Amino acid sequence: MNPRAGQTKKRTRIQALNEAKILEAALDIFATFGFRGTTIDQIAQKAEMSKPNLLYYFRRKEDIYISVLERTLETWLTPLTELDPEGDPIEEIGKYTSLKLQMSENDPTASRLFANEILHGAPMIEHVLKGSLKSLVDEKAVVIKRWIDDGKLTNVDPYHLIFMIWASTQHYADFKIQMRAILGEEVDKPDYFEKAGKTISTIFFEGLKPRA
Amino acid sequence: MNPRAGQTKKRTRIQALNEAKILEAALDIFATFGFRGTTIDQIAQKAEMSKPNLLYYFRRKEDIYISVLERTLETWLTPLTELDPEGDPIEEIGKYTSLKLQMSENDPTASRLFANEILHGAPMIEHVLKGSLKSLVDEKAVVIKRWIDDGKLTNVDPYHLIFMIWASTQHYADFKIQMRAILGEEVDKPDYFEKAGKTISTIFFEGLKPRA
DNA sequence: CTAATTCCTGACCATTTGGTCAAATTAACG
DNA sequence: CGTTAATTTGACCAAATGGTCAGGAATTAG
Repeated sequence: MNPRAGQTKKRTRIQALNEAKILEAALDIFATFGFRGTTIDQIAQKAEMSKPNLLYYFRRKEDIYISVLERTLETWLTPLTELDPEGDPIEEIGKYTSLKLQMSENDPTASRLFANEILHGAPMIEHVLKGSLKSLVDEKAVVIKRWIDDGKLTNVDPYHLIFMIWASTQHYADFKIQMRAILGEEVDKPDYFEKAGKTISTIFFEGLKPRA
Repeated sequence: MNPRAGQTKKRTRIQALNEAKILEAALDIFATFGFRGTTIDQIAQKAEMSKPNLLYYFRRKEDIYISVLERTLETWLTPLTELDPEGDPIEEIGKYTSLKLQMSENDPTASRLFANEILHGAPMIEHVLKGSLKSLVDEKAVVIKRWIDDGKLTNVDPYHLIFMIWASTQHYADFKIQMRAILGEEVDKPDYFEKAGKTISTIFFEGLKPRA
């Protein structure tokens, strides 16, 4: 019987193995070439199996893509979940920002995958964006608003603040090629992201106007 | 004779007209679907001409793409050029940031076109990034460094500051779909970008830590 | 007006690519 | 071991797509 990822019937050893291999390979390829730019053959080759065999596990190219997206999305949203309303605002936002930057460093493919999907109109994950992502952001915006009302943060729009954190950190994954063109090999050295983190947090917390 | 864009021979009236029509249509399509995701037919249809006729003006799909990229690149880099070393640092950076944000509002396709190209490894414009873009950024980094040494700005890495400005502003073009999923129609109202600008400049200049 | 040149099109081609299928091979299980 | 079910593959197909070309239509030059 032709298996389908996510079906009810229990999966065999080989199914689990090959599905994992496929998804891992697909993440890389999709992140680099986008949905249309990716061919099934490319994924199959990277996953070390024949195209028909790959299609035995995922009937359509779109099925692989959606699986990869959903799988990555969860990891990607986790950090925001952990923004603690009871914690110190500056510390919480600092942790969140630094965690997002770390993710851009360690798993840039995930970031690029989303960037691609969203650039192209998010045809496959619009419902997730309007669903769980919106809920999560709405919830955290309230938390930030309270911090502001308590005088613990400068008065800024919580949503735009969140967007700006996303922008500043994900930029280091999505636009790394541009940065490398400007700064050269430096961007691949270990202290590059450290310097990025320092700059980002200085600006976010201190601002550019020198404090007396 | 088969015309080639950018040739030495003077171009006829019809050539100028049709090349413009093609490039305008192509910008839109390429920005939405990326290079591989775009078909010549799509561009031809949007430019209201037949595919063979389009190929009469641009021999290959790649030629159109490169033309569009080069054409847009110039506009895109201009604002940074105008960062005045003699001006007031806060004011200059404020003007630059606000100009970039305006461009994201008025011409998001241009931003998306680059984002796409860079995400996919910038195969067509790597030399521009390493050439004129790098020179320009290097030059302006020196200016910013001087401002910092003069105590007029908080001490941050000039390059990362520039990256952060790009990130924060271009995000409003590249990720608008995500923003719309979260905030709804609001993102299309005129005061949305105004609020974005206020948030961005408050964070850049004041920082999140409340000033006494 | 006439000839040369430019512009445009329908028909066509080769390649790529997503996807199918029957049959062969391998693993699982009693 | 032998039977059943799962896995794998080569061969194949149809559609999409980048690109060509011979010749007809329109434009321009003289």
